[in-house]
Amino acid sequence: MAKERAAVGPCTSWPEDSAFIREVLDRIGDKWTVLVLTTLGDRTLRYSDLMASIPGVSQRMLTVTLKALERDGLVARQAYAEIPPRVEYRATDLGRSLQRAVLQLSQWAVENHSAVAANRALHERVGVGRAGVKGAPEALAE
Amino acid sequence: MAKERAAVGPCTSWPEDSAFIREVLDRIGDKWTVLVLTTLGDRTLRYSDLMASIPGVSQRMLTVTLKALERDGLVARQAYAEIPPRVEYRATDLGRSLQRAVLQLSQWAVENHSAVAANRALHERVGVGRAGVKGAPEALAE
DNA sequence: CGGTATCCTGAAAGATACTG
DNA sequence: CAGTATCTTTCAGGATACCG
Repeated sequence: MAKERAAVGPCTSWPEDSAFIREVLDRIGDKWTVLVLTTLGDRTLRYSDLMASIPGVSQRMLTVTLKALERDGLVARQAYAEIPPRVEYRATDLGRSLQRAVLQLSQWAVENHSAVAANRALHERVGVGRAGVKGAPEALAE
Repeated sequence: MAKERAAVGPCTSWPEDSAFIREVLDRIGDKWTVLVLTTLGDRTLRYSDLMASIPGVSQRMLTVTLKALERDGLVARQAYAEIPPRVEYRATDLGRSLQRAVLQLSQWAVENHSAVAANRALHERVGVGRAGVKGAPEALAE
């Protein structure tokens, strides 16, 4: 009765979810979000701590990243009216749950980067010119 | 003996790993990689299947994405010298392991998008003007 | 059918300077 | 100390046209 498989379609997730996934990927895909989040860990750090702990980040990008994280409820900002000012950041429960999800990816990266590098090297050696059309299937490196 | 904690530093991963993590994030952070990978699933699909199954993707971006995935050994490409030509793609074992890691993130997205949306709405209502410095800590929404 | 080759634009992010 | 305000560069990705 039901059509076998109308238009192939994604298999692990539904179309209506992909928007949510895109949102998350847009956030963690940027250059600093994951670094800020993992640097934060379960600690409470000040702005200047984050600056010092994240090599290469500019004031602008750290601020932009923190604001985005705060907006999404992933980090909490606590400002104290002192002189000189003090502002502390920490991951919220939501933020820590994202940390854990990202950790899976980090572990994948650490475990598999050498395999990826090997495949890259392989593709450079065989080159685009060699990459091949054959009459019979050739077993590709896997 | 050991210094207590020299410069705060990341807590969940080591600096030397962050480069690998960035590589992965750069790949899956782009617009189409995850979509291609999850669409592929454990099936074997042709180029035109992927085009049809991924709404909005252009030939150029599909090709670019597939080439990058192939280069990294995440998908295998199989071309048949027929007329008209036929090219099939499938995720490698490495690619499927990445699918599983990404799945964690997808689940996080599905489970928590409403919480994120709520926090966003909250921050819009209180506005930048209200977001506040106080003498005593105010409990931020968490 | 399964791609390449160009051109072009908007958004991300680096550099730099200034401020409550 | 903890930001904001601009300016500039870079480049991912879309549009379009063509090819084996």
